[in-house]
Amino acid sequence: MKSEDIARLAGVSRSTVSRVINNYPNVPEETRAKVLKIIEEYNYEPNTSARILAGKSNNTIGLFVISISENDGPSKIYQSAYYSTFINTVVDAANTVGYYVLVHTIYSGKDYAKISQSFMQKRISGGILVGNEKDSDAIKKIAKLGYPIGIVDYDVREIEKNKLNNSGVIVVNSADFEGTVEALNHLIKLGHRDIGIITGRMGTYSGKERYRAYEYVLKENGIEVKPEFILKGEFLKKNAYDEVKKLIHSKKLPTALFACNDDMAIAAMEVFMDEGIRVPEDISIIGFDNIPMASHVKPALSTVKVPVYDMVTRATEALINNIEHGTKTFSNFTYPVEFINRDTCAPRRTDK
Amino acid sequence: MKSEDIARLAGVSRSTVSRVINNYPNVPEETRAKVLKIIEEYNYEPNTSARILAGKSNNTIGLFVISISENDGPSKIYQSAYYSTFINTVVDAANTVGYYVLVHTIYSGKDYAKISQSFMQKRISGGILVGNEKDSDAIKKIAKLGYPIGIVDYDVREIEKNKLNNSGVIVVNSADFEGTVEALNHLIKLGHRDIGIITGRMGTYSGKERYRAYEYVLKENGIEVKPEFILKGEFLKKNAYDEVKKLIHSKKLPTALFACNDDMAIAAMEVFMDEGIRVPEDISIIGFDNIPMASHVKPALSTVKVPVYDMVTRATEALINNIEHGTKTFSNFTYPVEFINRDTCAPRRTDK
DNA sequence: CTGAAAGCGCTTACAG
DNA sequence: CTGAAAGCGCTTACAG
Repeated sequence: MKSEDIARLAGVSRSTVSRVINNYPNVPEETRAKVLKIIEEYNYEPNTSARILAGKSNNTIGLFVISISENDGPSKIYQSAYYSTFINTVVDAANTVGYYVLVHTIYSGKDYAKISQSFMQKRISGGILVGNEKDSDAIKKIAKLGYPIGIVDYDVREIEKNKLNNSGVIVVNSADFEGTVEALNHLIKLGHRDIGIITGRMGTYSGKERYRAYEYVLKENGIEVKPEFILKGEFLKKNAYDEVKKLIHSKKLPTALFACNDDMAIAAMEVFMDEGIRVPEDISIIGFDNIPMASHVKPALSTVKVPVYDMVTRATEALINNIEHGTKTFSNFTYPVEFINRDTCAPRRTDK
Repeated sequence: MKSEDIARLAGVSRSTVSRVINNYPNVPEETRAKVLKIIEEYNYEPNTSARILAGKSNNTIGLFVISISENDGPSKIYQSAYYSTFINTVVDAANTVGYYVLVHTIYSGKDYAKISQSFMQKRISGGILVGNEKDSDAIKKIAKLGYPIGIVDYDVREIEKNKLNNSGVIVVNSADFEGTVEALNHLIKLGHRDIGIITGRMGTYSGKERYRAYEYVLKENGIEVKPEFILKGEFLKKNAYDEVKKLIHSKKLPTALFACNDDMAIAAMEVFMDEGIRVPEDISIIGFDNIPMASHVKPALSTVKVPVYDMVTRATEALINNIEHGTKTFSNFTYPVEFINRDTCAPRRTDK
């Protein structure tokens, strides 16, 4: 069944069928009804490729989930509680306004080619990029291509530096610095001065910002940054396990620990509790993200809530807006975060 | 940049360019190299719509995540720990063999139209369906269309009943009945006879099977099925909360509770512990799925492990295989499950 | 081995 | 208001 068949059946030309499908105003109601009836009757749907080739928009965006240097094997990205909501949110936001979403995972440097390819093959009209890139050059290169893209968690200064101001790039971030400051100030107020950190991936903006805030707060309070209290977590549970174990067997423990995400905070809690170190009595812990599990662990994890749903929805909507309006100016959204005080923080013990 | 430009630049015809791109054997190495060089140099990528329209496969499958009667609002499907791994698994399995994945969410009955539309518009060559449908008629109708589809969690008997044996439908299930029997037998062995169940959604195959196994095991052991011990959970945490609270305030508690998924089991644990009822000392609990959180809650949840990754990978691979071979026969895979005994089961107390 | 040509199924100026 | 025709960018028999 093609438009020609519909035309014949309805006693009109292909042009008219096309006009009806595309809601042209200059079709009399009677003709329109006649054509529509045949379309309904035969359940006709126009061929997408033909429409696109003839000039219609493809109404499709790509979602590229970048996950380089994650663990291999069947688990891959699925472990991360953070990314799992991502895809659904993009799909919903896009579907709502009639867009389709092509999802890709990027596990290696050469997979990056998939992004520009998808654009050049005209599969997609825009792209959302999310994830931890080792080599941010790849993203830079893609942005320079000039296609509409939205990047979540990216350093805005890269835009200026690379003269991407007229690129139509959208950057959406959370207030990582401020959130970390708030969390750490809470620990300071409880009397803690030996505060450790489990860092995220330093190649990411959020990872860098959270660490920068850590140094900032400590300095503001006249506290020395001790290398032995800096655990390299890379946002990964496994690393947090290993690092915390090492910490426990070293000579001195901090009285509080800030983890750059909840996954690592929860891993730390488990190690401590297995080793008979009580949370929060012996050590206070704060995470970041507020993943669903955060409120379910015992004790419930104090953390910084990131509005992932809002951020991703905004990125998607702004992207589609840019596509439809051909916008070529950079835009940037930063979402506030919120410290949620649950049960993993206690005043510093004065008896030790 | 189009194939004509490449042809001109390379000093050949569009036909030859096309032959090079499509790896036709009858192109001399020298010509091929010449054309390839220009393609590289100009970063040319053929227009996908044009290729498809000219007869190439679209190499795209659709993933339809059906989530009817779930909660509304921003949370929607994201809550379910079960579906989050689903999408990534399909995308990976498809990407690995050069396929693209178009993801859709289906929240209402009329969204079902998206599935057949995607096929008829030639956007996709196959589809994976997963989720809880209220009205299985929709799936039946789609299967009848004859397009290659893979359904996860579906009653195989529906295939025969609807004469879908020559439809190329793929059904992938887990051994829900057997897994439930194994879990319940464990409770029986521990001496329990007052065993409750928090049911799943009865419109799903897995929900039905797990309940059927419950009735089966009880009858096998001469235990009466008591309506007051059947909690309607619908696979939803929220329902489990409410139902368990109601149960606690009724006159008699079971000594063991089987939940049709981990989400509900964990919700039940929380309610019990909040009310001072100890798990497993006062009540034993078993879940289903083995979501990541199952091993993290305290006490660690005993559950039945479902090989979601394997199931979904298989469904995707089998689907693509059917697409490429034009297979028109029904196929069916059932994956074994495994009871994992953690810390939420204890012998029935004899002192009460 | 290779080019000219038809065709894929649409959309949209163009002319009437 | 409407049809005939060109064109979108490819692929692939066809003929040589």
